[in-house]
Amino acid sequence: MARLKTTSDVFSAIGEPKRRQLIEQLLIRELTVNELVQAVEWSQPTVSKHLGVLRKVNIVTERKEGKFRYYRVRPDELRPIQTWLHQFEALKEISER
Amino acid sequence: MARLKTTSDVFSAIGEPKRRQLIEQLLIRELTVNELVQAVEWSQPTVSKHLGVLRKVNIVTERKEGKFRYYRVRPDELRPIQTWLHQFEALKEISER
DNA sequence: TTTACATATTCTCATATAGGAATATAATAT
DNA sequence: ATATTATATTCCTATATGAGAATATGTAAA
Repeated sequence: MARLKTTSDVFSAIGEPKRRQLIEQLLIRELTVNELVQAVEWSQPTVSKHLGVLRKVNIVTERKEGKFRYYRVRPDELRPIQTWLHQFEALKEISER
Repeated sequence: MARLKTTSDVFSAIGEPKRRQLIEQLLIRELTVNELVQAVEWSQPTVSKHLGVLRKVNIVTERKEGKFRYYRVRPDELRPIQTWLHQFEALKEISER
């Protein structure tokens, strides 16, 4: 067998640093693809492809306006990660066993 | 270019579901490799290799005792993820723009 | 010492990217 | 209608796995 798809879930989607960077760019407000390209300085296809992955796992959504596409973060979609991490909170107390 | 190493940081390390599963198994108490193998029902090398990745990013530590190696989770090492996610908390309020 | 057990490592292979280049698609402007 | 702009998609390639099989290493037991 081989690797699993990075598009399969939110965890693997944010495993890629570039995708985290895109998400960070979208923290303040929605941005078009070109605005993202200018911000991060990667090629347009690279940005579009990473956005595609984020779209598939619903971390970002797209809003079409004329020839532009505005991307926006959906912070709630990151909740599964929060939830998963929460399991470890109780553990930290006894972490020094 | 190609992919980046899953061993490079905590984010990508937990992007792999099997590694999350191993971490979950170690939530309650430290376990030996064989105990983990029995719990998850994968091959021993598969378990050892995933543990190796988790070890490299310090999510787990190893304690040798005779011929056994006890693995334990270090929940604090997951903090970078918590910190990163925390950026989004403030956003959720205005999420319904 | 020989055997058995616990674990890690090496080798090989199939597969999933990530990125670049080129192209397709869609909408707008001229 | 044509050119231009914005974005997505396709094709290609190099690379990094993840898993299995076999083997190495280390330790304890007989």
